Amino acid sequence: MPTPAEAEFLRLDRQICFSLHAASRAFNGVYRVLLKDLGLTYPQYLVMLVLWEHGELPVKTLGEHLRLDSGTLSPLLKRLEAAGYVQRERSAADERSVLVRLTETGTELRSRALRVPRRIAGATGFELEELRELRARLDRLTAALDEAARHLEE
Amino acid sequence: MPTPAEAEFLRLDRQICFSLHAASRAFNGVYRVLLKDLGLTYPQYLVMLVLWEHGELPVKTLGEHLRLDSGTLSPLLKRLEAAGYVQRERSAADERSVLVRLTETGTELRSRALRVPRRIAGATGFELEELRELRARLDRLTAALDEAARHLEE
DNA sequence: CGCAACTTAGTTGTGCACAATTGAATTGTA
DNA sequence: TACAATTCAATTGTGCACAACTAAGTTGCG
Repeated sequence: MPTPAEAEFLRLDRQICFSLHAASRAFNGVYRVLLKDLGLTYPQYLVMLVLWEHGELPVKTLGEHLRLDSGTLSPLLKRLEAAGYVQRERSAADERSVLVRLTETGTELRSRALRVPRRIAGATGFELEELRELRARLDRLTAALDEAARHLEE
Repeated sequence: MPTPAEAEFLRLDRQICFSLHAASRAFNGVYRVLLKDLGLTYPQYLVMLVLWEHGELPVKTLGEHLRLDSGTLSPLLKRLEAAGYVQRERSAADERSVLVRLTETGTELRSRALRVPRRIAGATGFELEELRELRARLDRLTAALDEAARHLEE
């Protein structure tokens, strides 16, 4: 009794999407260990990276960089504010917008974060070039999936 | 003033881990659309895949297949039970263990899930061979990261 | 100028991920 | 057999992701 093609897909498929899911959580696990000293979670670290690079930003722009919406960012930024790393202030120029900026403590945190990336890269056991290629492939995958999701919703 | 090497890493690193994070969420988005009809979330779908393949399993074993712990699975399985797709019953042979099995409704759901994988594979725009290769690479990445996390914690 | 449409952030609710703890039951060992 | 160690699930608490909705403010058009 041969396994039907669709059922075979069902198994293969689980392994593909599942691998991505697992890799994402595995990354998270390593970051959790490395960021504990800094008092940051991985998504909080991403926010800090963007702020270290770009300085003061409205929440909207921050979300565009990270592909996160305000429902995720609002409470996250409140926690970063409570930790003393950022300040939030409604823009004077456009009162719809809330500006996020680093505090002095938050700015200083950067120097302690500098050692994280190399340790992460080391943890993967991948060469830089291989990481670069993987990233390119994942970005292409993400773009295709986003496109597909848009079409499917209509 | 040249950018220090560590700072350069800081940017590159963000893009690598970030790509993975984004791809995982993008997959989630497509699954959300495709699974809405079945009344399943993506992690619930994973649980159903394992049950369709292996039949009745203790929660512990289910978690090993999916790399999820009981803190995640317990409430998830309660929701699947409330939806009428699974039953939970404490094992008679070993009363520490709770067995999860499909209900008739849950078993029948499989036929409606059969079309999902092909649509997902299509949404990626990747050839089957490319998906296979990506999966292998991600699995290797996950193994390395898990290994690193174990060492770092000590 | 005034109002409708839009933009933006916040809030609320659901669900997943995971750490830490609890409690119950089994197993191994003296 | 009795008890200590282990196993396992559940619970609790924190944080992220996202959808749906609210509220407030701005912009653009008539």
